[in-house]
Amino acid sequence: MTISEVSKKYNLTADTIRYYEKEGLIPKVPRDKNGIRDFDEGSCGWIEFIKCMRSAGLEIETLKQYVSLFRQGTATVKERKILLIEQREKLLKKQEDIKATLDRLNYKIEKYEEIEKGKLKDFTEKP
Amino acid sequence: MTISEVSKKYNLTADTIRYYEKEGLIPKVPRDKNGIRDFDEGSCGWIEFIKCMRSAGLEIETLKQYVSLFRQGTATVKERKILLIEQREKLLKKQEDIKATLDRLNYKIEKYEEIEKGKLKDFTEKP
DNA sequence: ATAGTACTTAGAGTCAGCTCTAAGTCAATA
DNA sequence: TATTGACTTAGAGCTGACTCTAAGTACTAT
Repeated sequence: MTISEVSKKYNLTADTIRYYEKEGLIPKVPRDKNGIRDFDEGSCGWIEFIKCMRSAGLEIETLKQYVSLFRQGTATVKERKILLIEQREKLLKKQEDIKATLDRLNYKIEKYEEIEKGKLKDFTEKP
Repeated sequence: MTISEVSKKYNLTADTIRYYEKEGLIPKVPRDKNGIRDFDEGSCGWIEFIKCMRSAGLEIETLKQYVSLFRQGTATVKERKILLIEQREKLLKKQEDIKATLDRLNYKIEKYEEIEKGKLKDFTEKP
């Protein structure tokens, strides 16, 4: 698979994929005799994984570290687990922030609806 | 309330608060005779609101727009509602991304636990 | 064989969102 | 009165995560 095919498949720019490889977020991608990347299943799996993690906001630096541990083999299982647990904590925190904000947005949207329907003519405006 | 008090209260740096005011994320803060900011309840309310929205990832530009509409009065209620609904959509999408990533992290953490306990000695490693 | 297209690299540029610096004002304390 | 410390400003600098540029190579189609 060429980079442009992978780019379409995962909806990432070729630049981003090259950047991820350069930074070590994904292991080195195999090349053909001309030095052109030829993505196999393994490479695609990594890209899919990184895309998922990035979509939730995990940092490049963290993912780089994870890949690095991964490549050092089973001896790093414990460390990897710790890293993933840390990231889970962060995501749980983020989830709560989003939940709180969604509650607030819902409340405000409802209020605005009431104003539009004329139910709340003298709404005291607050942020 | 001085900027440093507000800074402590909301755990934001004074620089960030000044930046928010300069950018128009919060309405102009009242000043004393020496030009020093004296935050009232209104200002604090805005800061709290912006902090909540930012914690969920709403963009500066979007919040700036919201504040601008807000300051134009009740004529902009409809537009404000549309803006907030858009942001709610974005947050719901983000929530899903995080949920998917959390599922994946939980699965991997569990696998790593099994390896540690010796249940899974020949774990085929994949990202 | 010439043009077009897809790839390659190193490195520069961009953007959001702060964060810091420098130079200055003012009020309170030693 | 001198200094300390909290504030002020404009604007420069930083970080993370891309995104783009320039210059070059290789295969394909006319």
